[in-house]
Amino acid sequence: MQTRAERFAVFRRALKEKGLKSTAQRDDIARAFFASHRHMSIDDLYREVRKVNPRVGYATVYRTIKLLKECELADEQHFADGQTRYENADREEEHHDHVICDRCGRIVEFSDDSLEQLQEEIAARLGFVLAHHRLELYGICRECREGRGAPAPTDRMGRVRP
Amino acid sequence: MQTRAERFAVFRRALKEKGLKSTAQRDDIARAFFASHRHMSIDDLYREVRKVNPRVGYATVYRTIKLLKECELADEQHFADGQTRYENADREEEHHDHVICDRCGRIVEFSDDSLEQLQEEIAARLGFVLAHHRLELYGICRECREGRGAPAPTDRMGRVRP
DNA sequence: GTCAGTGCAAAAGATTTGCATGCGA
DNA sequence: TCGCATGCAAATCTTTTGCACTGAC
Repeated sequence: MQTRAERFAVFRRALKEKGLKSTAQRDDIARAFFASHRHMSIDDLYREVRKVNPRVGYATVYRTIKLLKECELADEQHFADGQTRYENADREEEHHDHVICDRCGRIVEFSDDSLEQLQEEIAARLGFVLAHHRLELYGICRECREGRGAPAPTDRMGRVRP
Repeated sequence: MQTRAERFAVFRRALKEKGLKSTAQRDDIARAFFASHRHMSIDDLYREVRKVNPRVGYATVYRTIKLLKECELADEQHFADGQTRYENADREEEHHDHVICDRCGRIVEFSDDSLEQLQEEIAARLGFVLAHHRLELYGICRECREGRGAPAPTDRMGRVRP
C-alpha cells in the first residue's frame, strides 16, 4: 500500500521523466486527489482543490487527471449511472471490484481470487488473453433493506453521488 | 429467445398499458433497434432509422430508446471508452457478459453459471442482495494475437466501434 | 529568456427540454 | 376534438481546445 507521500513522489518523478514541469496547480490537484475518499468525480476534485487553491481552473483539473491516469495513479471508472469517476490506483495493491447499492449509492470494494481465476479461464476458453476487467455488482445493501439507509447524496442532476 | 416480431408486440402492448400512443416514429425506431446488430450507439440507431424514415429527429430516438429501456427491451451499456451503447435485452434469454478485444474492439458475449453463482455468494457475504451486475473482460483476441485481426472500425472520434 | 502550463472563454459532443404544431385514439 | 408525440432549436452538461499571459526551469 502506497502512502500519499509515495504517490506524490511517483507523480513528481513521472513529470520529470516526461520533461514536464511541476507547478503549484498540478501539485495541489494531485495532493487533493491522493488525499481523497475514493471514486471522485471531476467536479468533486475541482471543489476540493478550490478549497486549497481557488486559482485553479476546471480545464487544469481535467488536464491533470489525464496525467495521473498516464502515470497509473488514477483509474477511470464509468459506473452504470454514466458519471465518470476516478479512484486512486495502486500498483502494489491487489485489483478489486465494486458492489454498488442501487438505493443509496454506497460503493463497497472487494476482491476475490477464485473470481479472478474463473474469469481467466472463461476468457481463455474464448481465445482471449486477459489484460484487465471490470466487474460491478448492483443490489441493495443491508442498511437500505433494513430501512436505516442514509438518504443518498445527489448532484444537481438528481443522480446519486457515492 | 424472442423474435423481432415478439419484441415488437411487447413494445406495442407496453405502450398501450401505459396509455401511450403508437406512432410511426416509435414503430420505426423500435423495429430498427430490434433488427440491429447488438451494441448500437444512439447515432447508429438514428442513422438506421433515417434510412427508413428520414422524418425522424434525434430527440425522438433518445425519447424512444428511453421507452425501450423502461420496457426492458433495451439495455444501456457504458463500456470503458465512455460511449453509451444499447443492446437488445431479452427476458427469456440468459444474462450474458462481454469480453472485449483491446486491439480490434471485437465484443464477444458469454455466460457462465458458476460465475453468476460466485458473484451472488460474494455479494451476500458483503450484505448485499444482488439485482444485476456488469462484467467486462478486456484482453487481446486470438485473431489479433496471430496478427490476422481485422482493422477495427472507428467513429469520427477515432474510438473503436464494435 | 524560453516555452510549457494556466485560466478563461469558446467550442464541441452528448443529451435533455420548451414550445408550437402534428396526428393518433 | 383532445392531448400526447414530434421536430426543431435552444438549453444543459461534460470535456476539450485556442489563445494570450504567466511562471518554472
